[in-house]
Amino acid sequence: MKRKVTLKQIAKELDVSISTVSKALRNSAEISEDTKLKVQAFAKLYNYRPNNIALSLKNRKTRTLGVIIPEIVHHFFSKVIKGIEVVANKRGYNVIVGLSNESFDKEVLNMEMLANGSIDGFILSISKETLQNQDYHHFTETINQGMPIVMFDRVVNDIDCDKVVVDDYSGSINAVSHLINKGCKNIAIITTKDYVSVGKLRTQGYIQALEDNGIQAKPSLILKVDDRQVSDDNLEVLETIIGEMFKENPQIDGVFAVNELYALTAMKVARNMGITIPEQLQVIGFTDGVLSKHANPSLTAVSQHADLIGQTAANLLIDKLEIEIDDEVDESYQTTTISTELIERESTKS
Amino acid sequence: MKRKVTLKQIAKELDVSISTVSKALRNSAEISEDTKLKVQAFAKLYNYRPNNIALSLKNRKTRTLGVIIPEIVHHFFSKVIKGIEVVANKRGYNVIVGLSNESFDKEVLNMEMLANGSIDGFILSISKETLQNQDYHHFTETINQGMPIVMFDRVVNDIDCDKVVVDDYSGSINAVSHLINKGCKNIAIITTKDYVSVGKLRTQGYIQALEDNGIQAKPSLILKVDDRQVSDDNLEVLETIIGEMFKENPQIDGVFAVNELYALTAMKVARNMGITIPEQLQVIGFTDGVLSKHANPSLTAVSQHADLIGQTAANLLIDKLEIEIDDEVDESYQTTTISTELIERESTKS
DNA sequence: ATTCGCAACGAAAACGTTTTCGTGTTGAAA
DNA sequence: TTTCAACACGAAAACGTTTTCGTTGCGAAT
Repeated sequence: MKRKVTLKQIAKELDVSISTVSKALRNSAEISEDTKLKVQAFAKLYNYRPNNIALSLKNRKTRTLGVIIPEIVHHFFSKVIKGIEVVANKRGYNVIVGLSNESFDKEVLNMEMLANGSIDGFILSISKETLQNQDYHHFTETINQGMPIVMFDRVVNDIDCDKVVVDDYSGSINAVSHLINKGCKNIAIITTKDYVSVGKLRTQGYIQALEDNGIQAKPSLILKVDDRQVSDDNLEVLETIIGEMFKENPQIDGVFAVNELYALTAMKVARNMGITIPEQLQVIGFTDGVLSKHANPSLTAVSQHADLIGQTAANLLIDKLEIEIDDEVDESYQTTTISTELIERESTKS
Repeated sequence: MKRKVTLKQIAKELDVSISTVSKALRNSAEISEDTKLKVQAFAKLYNYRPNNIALSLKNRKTRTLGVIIPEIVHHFFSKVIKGIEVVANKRGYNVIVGLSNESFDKEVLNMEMLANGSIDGFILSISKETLQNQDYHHFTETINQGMPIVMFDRVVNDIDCDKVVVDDYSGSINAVSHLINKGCKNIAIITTKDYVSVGKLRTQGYIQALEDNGIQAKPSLILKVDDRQVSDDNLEVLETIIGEMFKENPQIDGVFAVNELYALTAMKVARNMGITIPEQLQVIGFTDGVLSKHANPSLTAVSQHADLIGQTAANLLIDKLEIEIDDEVDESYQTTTISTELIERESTKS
């Protein structure tokens, strides 16, 4: 077993000083050609690579980004990570991933674990519990210590940092308008409780789109699901309440769901009730994931361009990191909005 | 902005030496109670946390695992990562993720980027290109440098390291036997080219199950898809060749697909040809992802317990890291097999 | 009065780099 | 012969820890 070779070992072996080796490898003009060649050849032979940790300590930069997300087994988040990874890699950064699992404590713990020198900055999406608690001290403290944060998707206005968001509002307006254009007269929305910012925005977009078309939103057609009761493994509750809404409001001819799962569940319930899609009922879901594409019928969806969100966030963070010379924190923050795109499939009329 | 406080600053502030501060914080008996209390109070006030990088350099351990996977936007891999994360977190480790994107070069690059001190060991699944090239020098070199590797799912026998694999062979036997038990007489398999080890094993399991039941495998019913031509965005080719197989072999009454996508595509093609599922055709897919559960009809699938794979791999790696005292490499390697489970759903008869 | 032991603390090395600043040697100019 | 610049290299500090090994001062034992 050959351990990794260090400058010190090379120096000893070639009978020169550590400084000489370091300079020779960096092609410094201070060192004679002879010595350079000798050192470089030796380093190549023993496959010398500078130790990242030592470099990090010296430069007080790790060239590593910390990413904290609520969940990784999720098409949207994994796509964001991929976007981050691609950009980070291209720009010479590594990515450490931490999962909050939608828990406030784990979010705080994860951030503390990484903030002590392991990373240069954070990219994160806030956990549901944190959003409910409205306790953001860990974000402000991190920022106060000079560590930049970029938030994406689930953001909060109270915090001064760069943000990358989806235009949930206008995306929803587009989707609902599309349903109206395709002839829907009674459109229901399946959404989440308001503390999830994106759910709230999407609901507002839904209402606005109706109003724009001279339709009054009816409370009976707004289904706010408590997503603490509904998980991927427990869809019966969801099916039941959707079924009830359909029964009590047989005039429903369009459904706008704020995520894939709600949309697919609505289609399933409708199918079981003998309602045909898209003839009798048209459905659109927010979030374009694998389910939408491969559902039967396939689901018309509002694509969020998750990979672009990740890329944008990573570029924002790295830009900020590399601009900050001499510990001068750049105090200007920007919010980038990534526009959505309606992908038409079989669940709406063509 | 308060920068992170260091031992040196505390020492200066309290007019003691750095060593005294360090010992006081670690509750050393060498230090008087008075000094300890003074130092600890000050540290708490200024929220002192030891710098991870400095610790890593000193201890020559980073308490960080490197994970290299071919793709993250993939239910199986993201679930494995989640399993790794949970265990790593519980045992005080961080996780750096690198994506090979199925490319040999990116796999090598990513590993080199991390192997220079950033991490203590690797957990990885080999990229398709590497499997084709059969060039494994980067693995052996890493191991030779004393950095342990744990491979999962896509492994290769040539390399001496711990491995976590799925029992692809017996899982496939189970699945195909199930089809036979449910009355299938002519079972087709949709699989990948043989260089992907798991595809090969699953195909072998299929053949074995047929033989066990006195059935001779027919080449015309073995469809080997070139997955370089088929992506999530380009399923037409796949649909065409599956359709051709169905037309040329109308006696087919069962399909075993080595992944979800192939299974769903087979169901789609069948549906378009007016074949009913599960009455006329029963389908089972390997890999239990979101698609299987939410497909219509939902897909009977062979679950791989991806999270368990991740947990097992992480535990194996950390065990090895923490056993290796005094640079003594533990040369005993084990291969853990995670058994599969058949999840019955609507695509097979009950 | 001398020695001993102990309590409490500090100096310094080490981890692996980079970089600044010094230092010795050489050859040429004065 | 002296002076001086240029050249080639080394020593040391710094990044933030931990830990080993001194080094004090002091009360007690001899």
